[in-house]
Amino acid sequence: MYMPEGKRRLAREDWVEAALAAVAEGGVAAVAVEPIAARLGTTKGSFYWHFPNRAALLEAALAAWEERTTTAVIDEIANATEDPAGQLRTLIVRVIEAAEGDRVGPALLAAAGQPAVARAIDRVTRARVGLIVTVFSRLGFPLAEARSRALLAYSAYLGHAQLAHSTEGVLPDTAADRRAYLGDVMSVLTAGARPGTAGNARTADARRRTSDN
Amino acid sequence: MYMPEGKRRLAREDWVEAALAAVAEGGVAAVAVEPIAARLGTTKGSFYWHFPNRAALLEAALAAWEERTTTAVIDEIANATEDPAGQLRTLIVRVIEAAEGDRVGPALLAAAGQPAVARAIDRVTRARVGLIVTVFSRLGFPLAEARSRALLAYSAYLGHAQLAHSTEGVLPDTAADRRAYLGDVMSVLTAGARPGTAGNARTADARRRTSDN
DNA sequence: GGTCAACCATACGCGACCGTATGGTCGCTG
DNA sequence: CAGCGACCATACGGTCGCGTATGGTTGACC
Repeated sequence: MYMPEGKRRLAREDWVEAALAAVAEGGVAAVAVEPIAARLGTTKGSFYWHFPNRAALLEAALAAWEERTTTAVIDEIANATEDPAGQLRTLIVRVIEAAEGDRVGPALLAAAGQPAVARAIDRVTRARVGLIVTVFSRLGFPLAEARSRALLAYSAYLGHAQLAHSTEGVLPDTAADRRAYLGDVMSVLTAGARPGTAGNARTADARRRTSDN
Repeated sequence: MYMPEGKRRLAREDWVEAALAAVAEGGVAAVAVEPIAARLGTTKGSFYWHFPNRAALLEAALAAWEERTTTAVIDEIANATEDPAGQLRTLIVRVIEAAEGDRVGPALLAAAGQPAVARAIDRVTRARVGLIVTVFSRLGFPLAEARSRALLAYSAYLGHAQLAHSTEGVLPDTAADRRAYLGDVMSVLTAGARPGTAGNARTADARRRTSDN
């Protein structure tokens, strides 16, 4: 739960942070002016100076979320100089870890009924799926299959995030088990890649696993 | 949107149906007594005769959802006499279709913060994952790998449902494309099954595709 | 140290929803 | 057809959140 330090006056950004925290904890419906004001130790008077209304706060929060969970990641991966198999692994590991610690995404998916939320989700989804298609293409899959696998991979990611947050104990819980599970997933998703382009993911994974920890 | 026919008096069950419809359209928060009463063409007076309070309605709706989306399906699949590959295909096709037409599941996942919702999700998740593990075992995978693949498959299912509801146009949209995509998914998820137990999913799929349509 | 803009507190009216109270109305059954 | 239990309508008080209005504070700068 976000809480600015000290007793200084608040900036627009403080409200955005608090709104994201509220989404994480209570869903989009929890983006409510008065409760958030209370949590920030202030009142509505402050809020309505920085924003015209509740919807504007939500919009700002969505934009912030979009920026930091997608735009930033895509820049990083798309420009990476690693080999494609390494890119995929980087992507998966980074993104799965992020998903497990972040409740905002699932909460937003839930509220896809609201137009503002739907628009943000739409943009993020297309950007992410596009990125994954690129990675699978670089791995040597023809475009049609890259698309299928990208959709499967992204679906799995979304579902994984849900599972991580909703049902304690279905996903493997020790660090070793998690790593092994990720390895299995990698190898299932990349099995059949054209050799010579990127090699077999399972062996690549095994190689890495012995050296980096 | 549920609406009982005629002007007859209402039963408890009518309220439960209407509540599920409300969840589908507006999320758990939309399970509100007065709006639902209005939609049913009645008033709170009726509601508070059938239920002690709002929470009881939610509980009843969750129970109904749990029963029809999980218990029933599991009975059907687990007792099927089909070969394992056919069971998996049946499961996937049936369940994916159901997921695309049903907004209740995603809406509930969103509200996993509420204890009552969390409990229902927990039970449903474990039951479903357990079923899928069984199917993969019958396909010839050793238990550990069956578990990994089941989790991957279930994650993919959850994510697929999200995608189907949130982002128009990312998933393939013609019937043929969808069938092809499902085939791809099947073959990725089952690749490497011990031969002789169930055969190769892709060829099984292709065989079927030529004959059933 | 006065001034002006940035920032915040308080009070108010409004609507949505919850749950209770109380008095109908319906329809079966004797 | 009287009566009783099932079912429903209406009115009420309470809470919570939105948005507006209006009048403080605060602090940089002259």
